Amino acid sequence: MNAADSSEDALYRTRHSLAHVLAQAVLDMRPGTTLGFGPPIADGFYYDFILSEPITEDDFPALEQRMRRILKKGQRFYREDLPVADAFARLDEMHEPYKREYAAELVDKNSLPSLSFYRNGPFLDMCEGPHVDTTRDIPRDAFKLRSVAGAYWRGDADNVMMTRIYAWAFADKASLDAAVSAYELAQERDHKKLGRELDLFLIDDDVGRGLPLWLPHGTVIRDELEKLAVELEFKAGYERVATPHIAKADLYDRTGHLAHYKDSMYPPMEVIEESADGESVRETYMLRPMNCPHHHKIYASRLRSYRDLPLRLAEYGDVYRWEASGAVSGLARVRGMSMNDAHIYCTEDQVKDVFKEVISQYDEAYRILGLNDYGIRLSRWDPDDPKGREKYVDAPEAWRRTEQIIAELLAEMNIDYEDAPGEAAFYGPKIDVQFHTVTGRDETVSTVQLDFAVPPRLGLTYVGPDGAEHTPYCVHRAPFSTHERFTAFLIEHFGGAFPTWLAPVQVQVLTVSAQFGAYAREIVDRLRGRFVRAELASESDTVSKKVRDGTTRKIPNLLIVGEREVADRTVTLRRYGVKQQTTMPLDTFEAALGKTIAMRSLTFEL
RNA sequence: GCUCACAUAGCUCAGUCGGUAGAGCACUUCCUUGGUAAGGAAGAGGUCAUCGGUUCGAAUCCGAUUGUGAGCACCA
Repeated sequence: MNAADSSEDALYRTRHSLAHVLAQAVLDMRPGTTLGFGPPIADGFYYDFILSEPITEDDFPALEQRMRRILKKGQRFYREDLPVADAFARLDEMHEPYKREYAAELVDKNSLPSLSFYRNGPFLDMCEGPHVDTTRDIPRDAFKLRSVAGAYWRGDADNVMMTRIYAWAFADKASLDAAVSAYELAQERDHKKLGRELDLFLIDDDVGRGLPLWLPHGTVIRDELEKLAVELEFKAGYERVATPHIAKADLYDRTGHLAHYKDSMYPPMEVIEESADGESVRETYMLRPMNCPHHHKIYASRLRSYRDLPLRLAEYGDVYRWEASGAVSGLARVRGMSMNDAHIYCTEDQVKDVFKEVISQYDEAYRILGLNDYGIRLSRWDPDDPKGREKYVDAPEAWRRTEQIIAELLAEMNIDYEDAPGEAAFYGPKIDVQFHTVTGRDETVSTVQLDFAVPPRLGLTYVGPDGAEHTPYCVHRAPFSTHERFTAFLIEHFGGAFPTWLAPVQVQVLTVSAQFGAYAREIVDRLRGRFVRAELASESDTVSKKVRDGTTRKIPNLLIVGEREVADRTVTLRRYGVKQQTTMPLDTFEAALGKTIAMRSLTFEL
């Protein structure tokens, strides 16, 4: 074990032991409380309780004080291994039904002969360890209770909801302070906050929860992303289609959406239509939760040959999903969204190449945006999931086969991935790209999915070289996710300071005094004539005020013009976040700006 | 959906013990034409989320509803 490992290990022990100290303090403060789990996590630890009396964040100072007192006491951690029967008896005696339930399962699954307990002071917990030697080994100023939240026992919504207390914990005070201030800084980049400050989007109760209204500045970002996506797709041979936002319920019955996805769909719309013979016919329409059925119908509209494959149909399609009320949040999780969708129909032999082609397009998109903090997840079905038949198409052999194809191609591409059973789409396995957001969450952004289930249900076929009909696979992909989630992610990634090509206002021209307005307006007109989003700052403010406003609005390029600039036909460029300014001929600036935008550069290309 | 918290002007927030609301920014008008992060003055702007209860009297106390936030579950 090297030094880094052992310090990691020490921190793990500290966090784990602090969890026990928290539990001891909570039991002391709220006698009769029942314990759940209390593990260390990335930046600290948590412990789950069923509290005899509620605890709120107002109780944190008192709780922390109790914890510090325990640390000061120097309680020694003792490990004790009990034969299974004794362990069960002890847990019964402790009135810890949840620990008892878990113990039984542990023993059952791993056929354990004994279970370990740790005791420190009056506190006893079934636990694998390891722990510190004594609570005096834990620094008293390097932890901080963070929040109280609900969490289901064993992460299952069918179970009881416990109260979870989260805490930060580090090796020393400096690390704790650094983590807390990093967290507070990240909160400043929250897309909901920046979205309001930068006038990007709006959510209005009269329209509905999770149904954002894109303001002019937000729409610029949306349009620029879409333009980029359309260009990348054009180069890769995608053909664009456009399809309606609703379809008859029967279509979703046939695709399997009603069987597996109904809870995520808005309820049906009933209408009365008149048939050809004058009869009234009830018809049911539904808002679409996915674009694929519509695209499948386009595929099915004519006889396809293997020579046509892969066939790539693309659409930035609007879809609607009835997301759980508690899940809806800003632009990151919405109920109406515009998806960077495409469906690639191909033969089984082509699947790997199609995936590889798609993944290389993802790389290209991420390179342009400067994104590199992400992990790859292979999302599979979970054969052990008792709810498997509700969640997934029941076709074990097809799952096995398609999951293997994806695992193989990931190996061939030397891509490390996290294996995630139970995260598949209902119609097939997928590769999810999990981005780490600056606000500390992991979020699925892009996805590539292999659909073996729906094409046969809708009778999609192609004629193979053998003259017989075969069923194609369908690869669903969405590198830019949805406009909503992707924009939320980018707002936080760039902290609202977008690169010039994406910025809602690319250039703002500020005059030193109104008498230079004619030159400033000439610059704005010239730039706008070249489709640059340029605007003139208010003429009645002071230069300082204009600089401040432009900076607060995170405009990437401020151009200052005064007497000198007018005389020399130059501009003084003040880049966002850059103190040093550059004065250059207007023509030079214009050419450099054109290049910066055309290349979608993250910096300014002089 | 679940647990907890929160809801005052467009935004950020004060509002003490229950006595019918205040600031800064933004907005409008006027003055100021100023070389790098807030020039000055005046004005307008509120059914204190909604509904109900307690009270002589509710932004304030209680309940319900709606919405928002954190987390869980679910997910692009």
